[in-house]
Amino acid sequence: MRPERPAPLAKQGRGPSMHDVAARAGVSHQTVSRVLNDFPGIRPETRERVQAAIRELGYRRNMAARALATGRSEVIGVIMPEVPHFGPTSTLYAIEHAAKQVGFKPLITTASWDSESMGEALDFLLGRAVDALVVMAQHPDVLAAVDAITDVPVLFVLTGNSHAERSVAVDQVAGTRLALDHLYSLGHRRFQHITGIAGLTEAQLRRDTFLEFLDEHGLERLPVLEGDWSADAGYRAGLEVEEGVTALFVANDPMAIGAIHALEERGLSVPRDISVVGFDDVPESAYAHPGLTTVHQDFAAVGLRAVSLVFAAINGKEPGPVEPIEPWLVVRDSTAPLRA
Amino acid sequence: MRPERPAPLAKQGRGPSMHDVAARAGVSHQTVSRVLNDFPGIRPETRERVQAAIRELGYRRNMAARALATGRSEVIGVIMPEVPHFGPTSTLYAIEHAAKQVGFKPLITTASWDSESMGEALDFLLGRAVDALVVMAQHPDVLAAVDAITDVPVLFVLTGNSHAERSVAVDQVAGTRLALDHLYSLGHRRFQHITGIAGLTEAQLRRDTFLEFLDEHGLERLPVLEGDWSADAGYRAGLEVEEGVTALFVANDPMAIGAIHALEERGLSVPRDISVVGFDDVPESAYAHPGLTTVHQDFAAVGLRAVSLVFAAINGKEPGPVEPIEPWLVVRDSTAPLRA
DNA sequence: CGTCAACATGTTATCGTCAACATCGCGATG
DNA sequence: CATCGCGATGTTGACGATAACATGTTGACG
Repeated sequence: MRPERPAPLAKQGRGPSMHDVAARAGVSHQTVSRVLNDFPGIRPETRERVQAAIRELGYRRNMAARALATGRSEVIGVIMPEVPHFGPTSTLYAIEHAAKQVGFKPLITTASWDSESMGEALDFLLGRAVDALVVMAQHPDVLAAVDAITDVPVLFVLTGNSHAERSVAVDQVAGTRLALDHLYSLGHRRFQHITGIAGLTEAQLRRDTFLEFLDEHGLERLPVLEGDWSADAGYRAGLEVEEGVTALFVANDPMAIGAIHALEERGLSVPRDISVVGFDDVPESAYAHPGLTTVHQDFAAVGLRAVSLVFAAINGKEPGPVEPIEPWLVVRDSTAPLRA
Repeated sequence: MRPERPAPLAKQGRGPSMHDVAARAGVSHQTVSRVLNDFPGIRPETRERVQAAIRELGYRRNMAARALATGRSEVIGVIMPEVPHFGPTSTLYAIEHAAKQVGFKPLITTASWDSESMGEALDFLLGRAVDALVVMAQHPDVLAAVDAITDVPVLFVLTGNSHAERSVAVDQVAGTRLALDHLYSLGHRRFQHITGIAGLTEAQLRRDTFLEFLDEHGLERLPVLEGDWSADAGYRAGLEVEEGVTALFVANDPMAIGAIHALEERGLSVPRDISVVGFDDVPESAYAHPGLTTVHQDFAAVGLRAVSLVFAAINGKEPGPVEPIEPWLVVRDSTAPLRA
C-alpha cells in the first residue's frame, strides 16, 4: 500500500456535461450555466426546460472545471493537529456545520508542527485552490510556516490569545485564572499543575499563567508535572503529586480524571484531601467520580466565529479586531474548601 | 451570514502556471508536466533546470486543472454523522493518516440519514470528482441513498456486520457477546441494557444481540432503556435501572460512566451491587471510577482497512470478501462475580 | 553513408465551466 | 417607419493541466 505513481486508472466514463444538458433542453450551454448560477433574465419557461433536462440526465456540476474557470473552490482548507483531542475535534465539527451554512465545505489535512509537515499540508491545500485556510495552530512554530501564505486568507484557531488579529481562540489566561481563583478562594495555598504537551501554545499559556498566579500570591512553586493531554499521563503525573498539596490544576479533563484515579489509589480523597480542577469540560466530566470542576471552553462558538471571519475575508471584508472567546468555570464536586 | 449567491469575489492574482515555469526553464510546458509526473526519458540536466524554475517561482500545481484533465482528484469523500462520537471521529483520523500514506486526502462532509441530507452530501462530493466515497453509515436508510452511486467506488464503514462485501466494520455481535458472556460467567442472571440512538445500525445490533442472548439463556427480558450515546442519557437511564438487576450492559462508555454515576447516587455500589460493562474503550474508561470493563473497538484498524480497500477499488482491483474486525474485552473493576 | 530506432522534446486538442462580447427579436419612441 | 434599447440567448476564448501525436537529434548498423 505504498504511493504507487501513475496508477492504472480506469477512468470511468464521465457523467453528462453542460453541453449534454443544453442539447437536451434545446438551448446553449451558457444558458444552462446561467440557470445553474441563478442569473436573472432567463425566461421562466426556458429555466423550467433546463431544470427538467438536468433532472432527467442526473447532471451534476463539475466543480473542478468551475474552480478552474473561476479560481474559487468553495472549499476551505483546515489544518488539524495529528492527534484527535477534544478541542480541535469539537471545533472541526463546529466549523463543518457553520461552513455548510454558507456554502463551504472543509478539506481536512493533519500536520505536525515541523515545517516539512506543514509545508506538505500547505502545498496540498493550496494546490486544491482552497478559498481560505484555517489553521489549528497549537504550536508557535507553525505561525512562521504559514505567515508566508498570501494567496488566500488565513485564520488561526485555538492559539490561545496570541496573534489576535488573525485568530479565534478561547482566552486561556482568563480560563486559567478562573480555575486558580476558585481554588484560592476556597482557602488553598499549596498548588501543583499538570501540563499539556510541552510547547503547545495552550499548554504553555496555562502553565505560564499558573506560575504567574503563584508569584502574584506569593505561593511556593512546586515542580510542574509534565503531561501530554492523555488520561494515562494524568494518571502517571497523579502519582507524583507532592505531599501536602491541596489544590491540583490540571491542563485538561482527561488528565484530571487520570490524576484523580492515581490520587485515590494513593489513599487521597478528592476533594476531601485535595481539590482538582480540569480544563475543557468534556461531556463525561459531569459524571466523573467525583464530578469534575473544570473550565468550560465553547468550541462551538470558536468554530462559528472562525467560519464567519473566514467568510468575511473571502468576500474581501477586512474584519475588525477579534475578541477572544470567554471560558467559564463549572463547579462540581472535585473541589472543596480547605480543611482546617 | 446566509449563503449569498455570486459573492463579490476578489479573485486574487493567481500563482505561476506551467507555462511560466516552462518559459523560465527554457522548455515547453509539457516537459514541465513530465518532470512533475516523474515520467522517464527526461535528460537529468533538463529535469534539474525545470525543478530549479519550479523552486524559484514557488510554482504549485493546480489540482483543479489536473482533475479536469485526468478525471481524478486524489481526494476521497467521507460522509460522517453529524454528531462527533468517539467511533466515527477516531476512524476519521485513522482514515486521514492512512490516506495520506497513499497520496489521498479526505474531503469531509456530514449528513444525517434523511435522503435530502444524504443527497446534498453526495452531490457535493461527487461534484468534486472524489475518487471514492467512504460512508460512515450508521443508519440502514443511507444504504439505499448511496446504492444508486456507480460513478465511483463506495465503501461503508461502521455498519455493524451488514453489507459485508462493501463495508468495513467491527463485529458488533461478537463484541456484545463478549460483554454478555463475561457477565454471565460471573454468575449474573438479571440483565438490563442501555441502548444507543434508536435506529442506528450499531445500536440496533447491540440491542438485538442482547435480547437474543437473554432468550438463549432463558433470562428475563427487563425493559430496555433508551439512550443516545451521551453521558447525560446514560445518567438518566441509570436512574431507571430496575431493582435487583446485577448486570448492566451499556451500549457505549460515556453512557456507562453516566449510568454508574446515577447508580452510585442511588446508593448502589459498582461492582459490589451491580456490574457494568461499556462499549468502545475510550481512553478515559481505564480511569473511570471504578475502572470500566468494556469492549475495545479498534478504530485505527477500521480506518486502515477502509483506506486499503478504497485504494484497491480506485485502482480497479476487486477486493475479496472482507472479514469484520474483531473487538476484544477489557476487564477492569466495574464487573465482579455475583454475590451469593 | 543512408536509414531507422530510440530518446528527448515540442505542438495541438481536450477536459467542463465561466466571462466577455455578439446577436437576435421585439416593443417603445421620435 | 427607422432606430434605439433591452431582454433573452448564442458564440468564442480563457482557465491550467494531461494526452496523443509530431518533430528533431542521436548513434548504431548494414
